[in-house]
Amino acid sequence: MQIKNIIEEKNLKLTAARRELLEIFNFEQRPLCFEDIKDKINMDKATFYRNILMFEKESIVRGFESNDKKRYYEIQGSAHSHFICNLCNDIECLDEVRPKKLSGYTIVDTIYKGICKVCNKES
Amino acid sequence: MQIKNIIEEKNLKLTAARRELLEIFNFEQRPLCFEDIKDKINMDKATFYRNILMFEKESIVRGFESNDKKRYYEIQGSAHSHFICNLCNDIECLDEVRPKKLSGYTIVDTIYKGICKVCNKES
DNA sequence: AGATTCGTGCGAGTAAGTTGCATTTAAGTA
DNA sequence: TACTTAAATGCAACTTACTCGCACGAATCT
Ligand SMILES: [Mn+2]
Ligand SMILES: [Mn+2]
Ligand SMILES: [Zn+2]
Ligand SMILES: [Zn+2]
Repeated sequence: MQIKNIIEEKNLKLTAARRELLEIFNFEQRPLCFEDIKDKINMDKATFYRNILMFEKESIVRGFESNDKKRYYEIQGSAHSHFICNLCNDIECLDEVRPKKLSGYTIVDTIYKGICKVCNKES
Repeated sequence: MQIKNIIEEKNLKLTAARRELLEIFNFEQRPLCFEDIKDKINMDKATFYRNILMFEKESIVRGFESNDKKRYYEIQGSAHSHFICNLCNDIECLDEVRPKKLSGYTIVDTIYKGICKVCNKES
């Protein structure tokens, strides 16, 4: 979907900062934190976090905390779970669609933590 | 298991601080962060975090990051997964034993995020 | 007792994220 | 196209969950 459409669909102003952010998240299609992209973007960190907050509220991106105390954000696409390595802190998107059900709960995200393929081989 | 045994099994010194921590974690049997217990314990936060680090290294407790940017620690018992509510930040232990397998990966922990029973009723 | 080792308290430092405020800008209206 | 205004931005100060260096203290060994 076009970035312009994403923004207009939610009745948000299309600013340079928002376009920049959505272009990166749309291209990368993986979870990124502020540190990952701060050198590629042309805005203050306050602007980054305020826009991300808005994107999360509007369900344009989704975020989660990783082991490194940073929050990672990813554009909303098809539902999938994530694997976070306890050793190298790498985050992987798993293609698995989670049919997991828990009565009374709404499961939005599933995160597996453990040791990734690379780190498993090295040990 | 007795606290004294847990410590001696790992060849650690049983200090007052360590006994205090393990007594609380053993009694509570749920994930706790520093803030949760700081008023119940008699040690500096540096001592708390240094001992927790040791406990994690020795697989006496296990920790994970929650939505509130705090790390929660829980004594190692039977394997189970956790649910973290995106609205009230409550953490629940799920009795489910994870049968989940992923080739090449070692899954140590599973965290579900979403909306808990209480918050689901309120909305 | 003296020496070595490990644990602890204290205070300062770190870093991700947040907030208040003055200024700028997108976008609707004339 | 100029005018208007609410919303977005940059900057700097702030918050907070840890982390680290260091001096002191307690246990253990000889
Ligand atoms: Mn993903
Ligand atoms: Mn638990
Ligand atoms: Zn890894
Ligand atoms: Zn809840």
